[in-house]
Amino acid sequence: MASSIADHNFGSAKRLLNAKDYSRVFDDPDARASHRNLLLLAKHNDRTGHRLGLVIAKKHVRLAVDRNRIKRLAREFFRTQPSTESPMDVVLLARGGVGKLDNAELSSILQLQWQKLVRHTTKTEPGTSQDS
RNA sequence: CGAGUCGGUCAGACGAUCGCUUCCUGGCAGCGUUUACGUGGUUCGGGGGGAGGAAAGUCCGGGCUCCAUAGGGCAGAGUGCCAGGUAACGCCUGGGGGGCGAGAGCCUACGGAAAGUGCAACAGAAAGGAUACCGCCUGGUUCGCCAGGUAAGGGUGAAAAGGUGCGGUAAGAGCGCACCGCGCGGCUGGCAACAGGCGUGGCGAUGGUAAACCCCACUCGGAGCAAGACCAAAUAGGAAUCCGUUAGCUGUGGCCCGCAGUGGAUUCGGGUAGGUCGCUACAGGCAGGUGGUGACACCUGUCGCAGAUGAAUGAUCGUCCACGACAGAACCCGGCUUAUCGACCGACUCACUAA
Repeated sequence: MASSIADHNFGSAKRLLNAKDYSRVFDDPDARASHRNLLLLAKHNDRTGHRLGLVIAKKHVRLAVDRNRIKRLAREFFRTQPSTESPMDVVLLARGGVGKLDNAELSSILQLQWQKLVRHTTKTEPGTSQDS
C-alpha cells in the first residue's frame, strides 16, 4: 500500500492488460485531455497506482519504428511520474502526425497533457463520483 | 593517381544513472509435509542473453499442422535454350544462342507461326497463295495514247517476297555464277543446347505478332500458427417454423467419380473470446580439410545465437568522430524484389605518367 515516491519500475501491474480494462476506460472516462497529435482518456481505479494503455493505430503512424518509439517514450514518461493520491487507468490514443515529432517535442506535449489531466481529475473529486 | 566493373564485410563508439523481457542462480513470503524435502511467487539480490541486411513487400519455394489414405479425370494456375546444384523453387552455378560496351563485364519469358483462329490505324498501285502509280524496254499509233514485257530505279510505310558484286538482256529478273543468308540431308566435336565442315535446293514461299487465343512438354490437392493440441470452464441442454427420408446434406476454393460421416436449414434464448503448449536446435553459425571450373556436397572440430503476446530489446546525460541512412522479429527456413547516409577490404579493366 501507499505506493512510494521512489517507485519507478514499470511491471505488468502498471499496464492495462486486456480488452476489459480498455473498454472500461473507453465507455465512461472521468477525464480527457486532447491535443492535435494525441488524446488521453482517464478513469479512476481502485488500485494502488496508475495504469497505462496505448493505442497507436497503424492508420495514424505508418512506420512500425515510429509506433515503437512513441510507445517507449510514453511508457518512460508515465514510469517517471509520481503517483497521486487518486490512481487512474489512462489510455493514450495516437492521432495523425505524432510520428513526425522528435523525442523532446513529444515529451513536452505529454508533460502538458498530463498536467491537464491531473487538474481535471482532482476537480471531479475522486472519492464521491464512484458510480453514476 | 584518375575513370570504371565485379564480389564481400560493417551498420556510430565508450561511460554513468533509471527501466523492460527472458533464462540461470541465491535469499525470503506462501503451499504440501514426518525435521529432511518438494513446490513456488504482482517479492528482494547477483549473473548471462535480447531485432535486420533488408526484420519490409508478401512475389515464389519448402518444412510443420490440420482437412480424408490426398487417389483418377476435367477445369484452372504456373514454368518454358541445355546441363548441373538443392528439401524445393519462378532461385543459384556452369555452358550455348542473341544484343550492348573500347574493355573488365552487363542484359536476355530464349519452345512452337509449313494444327487452326485472330490482329495490324494512316499512307501506299499493292499488306499475304498481293500488286504496277511514276519509270525502263519492245511493237503499234489518228502523236492524245494503246497493247505487251519488267520489278533494277523512284515514291509510301514499322514492314514491299532473299542481300552484295559480276555476267547476262530489248529492258530486266536466282536467268547464270561467286560469297553471305535461308531450307533440306549426311559427317565431325559435344551428355546436351549448339557449333563447324560437306553436299544439295535457285529460294513462288518459311513475312510479323504466341507477356493474343492456342498447341506441345513439365510441375501443382486445399488451407494456414487466429494452423493445431491440451487444461478449469465451455461446445451442453432447450423452444418454434420449414424442408427431406433408398435421396439430400456435411466434409479446405470449383465440377464429376471415388472415399468418410450424418437428418438439414432458419429464428429465439443461452454461453465463450482466460491459461499452457506449439515457440525456437537448426536444410544452424564459425574454422580447417577433401572432391568439384562452380553452385554445392561430405568429413572433423568448435559455438549456443531474441522468443514478446494490449505485445520487451529503451530513455536521459556526458565525451569523441567519418555527425549516423533505410528501417522493428510475431511459427521457422531458402530465394526474389524494393528502400538505404556512408565506411572498409579483395579481384579485375581502361587511360596517363614514370621505370
